[in-house]
Amino acid sequence: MNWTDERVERLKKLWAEGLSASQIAAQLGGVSRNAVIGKVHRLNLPGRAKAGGSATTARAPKRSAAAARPSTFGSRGITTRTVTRQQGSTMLKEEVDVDAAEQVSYRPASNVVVPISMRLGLTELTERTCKWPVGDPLKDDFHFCGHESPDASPYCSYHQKMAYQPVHERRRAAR
DNA sequence: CCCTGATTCGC
DNA sequence: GCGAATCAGG
Repeated sequence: MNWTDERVERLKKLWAEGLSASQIAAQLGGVSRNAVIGKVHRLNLPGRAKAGGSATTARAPKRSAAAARPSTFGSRGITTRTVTRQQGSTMLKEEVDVDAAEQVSYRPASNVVVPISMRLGLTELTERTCKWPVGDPLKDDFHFCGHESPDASPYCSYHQKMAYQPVHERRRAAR
């Protein structure tokens, strides 16, 4: 992977926005954080204030809320989730808090008609049924949406609009 | 151990 | 010029 003009421009932009080198590397893909840092220096871009940039100080937002997927399991509400992402050759795990505002944003608006689920059990799912979980997995009524999902989508057209991008698509996009 | 940027130096 | 290895730090 070479530093095309386009990639250099993205690097400059992201660096100026304050993203960390590893985050920029993840976005550009095909380069390590070392490569990013090395390039930053060669470009004579301004370094981070206060050398050493503590994780606390320099850490940019972990990921956009829109790209993150809260767990919808349980009426009790799970407020953290673990997401993994690849950084260079290492897989990173992150524990991400799901704040109240974000959880609310995943609830359908009151004027939206929520399709009544087909209440399928795990063993009743097929490649063409929506795999959106409904209810508390620890309770007997836990089930899946079960409506037909178009193409290879894991979710029906309604749940596809539930505002998040499935993990495998994020991975593909990051590549 | 997680992470950060900075530097070195063989390629 | 590039970036892995390393360093120094939170």
